[in-house]
Amino acid sequence: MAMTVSPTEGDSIAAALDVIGDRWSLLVLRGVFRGTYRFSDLRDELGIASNLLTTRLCRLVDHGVLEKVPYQQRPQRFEYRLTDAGRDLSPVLVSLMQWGDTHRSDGEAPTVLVHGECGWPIENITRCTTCHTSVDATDIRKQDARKQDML
Amino acid sequence: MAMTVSPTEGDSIAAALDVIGDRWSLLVLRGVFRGTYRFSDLRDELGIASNLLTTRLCRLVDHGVLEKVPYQQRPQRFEYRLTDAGRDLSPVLVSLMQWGDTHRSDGEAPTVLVHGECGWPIENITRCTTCHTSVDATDIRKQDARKQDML
DNA sequence: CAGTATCCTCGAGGATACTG
DNA sequence: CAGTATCCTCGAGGATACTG
Repeated sequence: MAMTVSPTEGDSIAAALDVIGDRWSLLVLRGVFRGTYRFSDLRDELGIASNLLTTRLCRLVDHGVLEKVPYQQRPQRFEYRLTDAGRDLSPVLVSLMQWGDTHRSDGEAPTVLVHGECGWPIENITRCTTCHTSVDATDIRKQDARKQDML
Repeated sequence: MAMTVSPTEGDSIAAALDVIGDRWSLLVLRGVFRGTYRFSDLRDELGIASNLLTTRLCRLVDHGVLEKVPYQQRPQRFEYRLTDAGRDLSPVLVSLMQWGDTHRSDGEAPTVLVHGECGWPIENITRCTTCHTSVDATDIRKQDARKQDML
């Protein structure tokens, strides 16, 4: 029985990349995470062409990671805010940043992110929900899969 | 005093995207994480054109996330294995997968990754190194930065 | 200010044939 | 098997001028 199969069928990573896997989307999102919500501010901060910024923002809104929130009437103006789904991308940004800091920093001081509430550094870890130990990449398996089937 | 500034200067996320921010590199890496180490296996599994796979593998080796390991002489053949830097990309893949599972799954059962040692599910979290509580994206700050400066 | 409208370029991606 | 060599296409990205 034939099924309609999308290119990203059963592939969460490819599906995620379909949303934020281009050259700009993740950088636009990082801008919003940093607190830049408006078109011209994002454009100036990122140095992205305005037509490209338009298409990225539309796509991100369409995919439900950003939403337009009016901040002024007459003329009506919107800013772009993270949705819950957008906020859930935070681990992706944090892990990418930590990797870049560790392996691409060229001796520069790494970015230190801190927990706003208590001011101490944060870290992104993959851990076991039960034994709570940090899990190494080589010790991750798919449930009910053979040894080498992971991710 | 003028300095030579690369486009990704002081920007770990852009620097990381420079290595794995194209359409294929991360999927190639996922293949290797899954245990597919050889050229033709990766090509068949991913459906990538062979010339593209060649350039991706070379780039990933050049950037130090994969390394060639001989597995046969006469003719000499190599497989591609993760370096430590490559293995450190695991949180990026895990967080992307979890996001895709949560927000792009279309009702499909999410991929469950388990800790090989004990068999229980794993999770990727961002937490405070001190109070060890899970930190929400909206409560992340850059050290010594104003409220809205994060990531 | 927040876009839209045009036009252009270049290179990533892809198909395919070939090779030690 | 693990690539290399060619050739091609298309669209992402970019520059720029314009607009309500």
